[in-house]
Amino acid sequence: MKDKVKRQLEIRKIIFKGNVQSQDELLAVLKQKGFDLTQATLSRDLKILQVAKVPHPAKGYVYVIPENGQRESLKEQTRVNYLADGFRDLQFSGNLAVLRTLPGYASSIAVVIDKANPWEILGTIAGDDTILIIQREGISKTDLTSALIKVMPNLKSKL
Amino acid sequence: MKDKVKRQLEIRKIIFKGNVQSQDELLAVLKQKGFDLTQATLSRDLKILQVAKVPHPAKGYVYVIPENGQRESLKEQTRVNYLADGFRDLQFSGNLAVLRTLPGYASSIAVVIDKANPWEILGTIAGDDTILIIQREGISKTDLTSALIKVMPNLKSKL
DNA sequence: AAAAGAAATGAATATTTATTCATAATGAAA
DNA sequence: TTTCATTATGAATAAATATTCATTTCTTTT
Repeated sequence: MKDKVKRQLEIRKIIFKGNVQSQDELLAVLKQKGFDLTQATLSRDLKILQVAKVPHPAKGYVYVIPENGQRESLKEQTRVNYLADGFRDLQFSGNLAVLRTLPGYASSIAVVIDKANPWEILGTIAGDDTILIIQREGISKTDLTSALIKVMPNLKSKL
Repeated sequence: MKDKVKRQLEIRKIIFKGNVQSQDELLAVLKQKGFDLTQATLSRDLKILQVAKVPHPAKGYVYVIPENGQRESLKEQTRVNYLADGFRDLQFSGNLAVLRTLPGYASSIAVVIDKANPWEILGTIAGDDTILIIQREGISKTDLTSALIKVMPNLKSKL
């Protein structure tokens, strides 16, 4: 248990230096340092540490520890996409759009929209399963729709 | 030649939505959209686009387009360094660390730490002039210290 | 301390991804 | 247009990585 953490710390350190191209290579380095493990375990460690293998123009491939920013935006993206599951339908009336959701979803989705703050949308008001979207003047249904998709890509398949 | 670019653009779009777990999956989507290619070509495209496969806590693995900007982080850095002025001292007890600050500074500093979300730190609890830091198991004092310095470089001179 | 449960791991293997090697398509130069 | 070079691609394969299944090693509970 303790060993595992120590090993993973070492893995991070090694990768941080940015010169690892494959698990086998990393494995060799670790063995040198006295850690005894197999590729299977290493693969699992890398998964836990969220280490990514990314193509590098010069070096072929490089392992990297994801930046916090990336990790955050990944998490956020997942969350947003997950939220889109709550979507029911979208209807229009004048410069208003009404987005209906599964019960309870409305306010979370509205928050996402508000945060993204698309130019096409002046504001939203959310109840439990309904969001009222006030569109900017002159915006077409299509404009609004694509604005929403931009915020929640998953919506695309549902519109 | 033209086709290749169009295809790669489409690949980016698809990946951006964040729901691709393997090349085969991506391949299927592309075929649906009328692109006709093999996994070999796709692999090469992904290399060119520098698309990375990163472990994702919930989904297993996800493909991502690397982040563009470091930009932003400069302004933030200044603010963070200014905050570091509020630092008083740092002490340890087991897997806990106690960071003391000038009155009023604790929560802002804690926010910075939480946002950076260093791997070494499981979480923080902040009062007015004290932050309790819960370390990950197996982390040494030195490890934690350097993690903090990474978050707030200015601390270095005070530790 | 024994038993039960959970976590960690390796060996073998399945799966996935990168590359090699041959061929075809594209384009430039004569 | 023909020739030569470059680029793109697929089929097959090599290489790399993830997972399954069995076993062992800790933890916790009784």
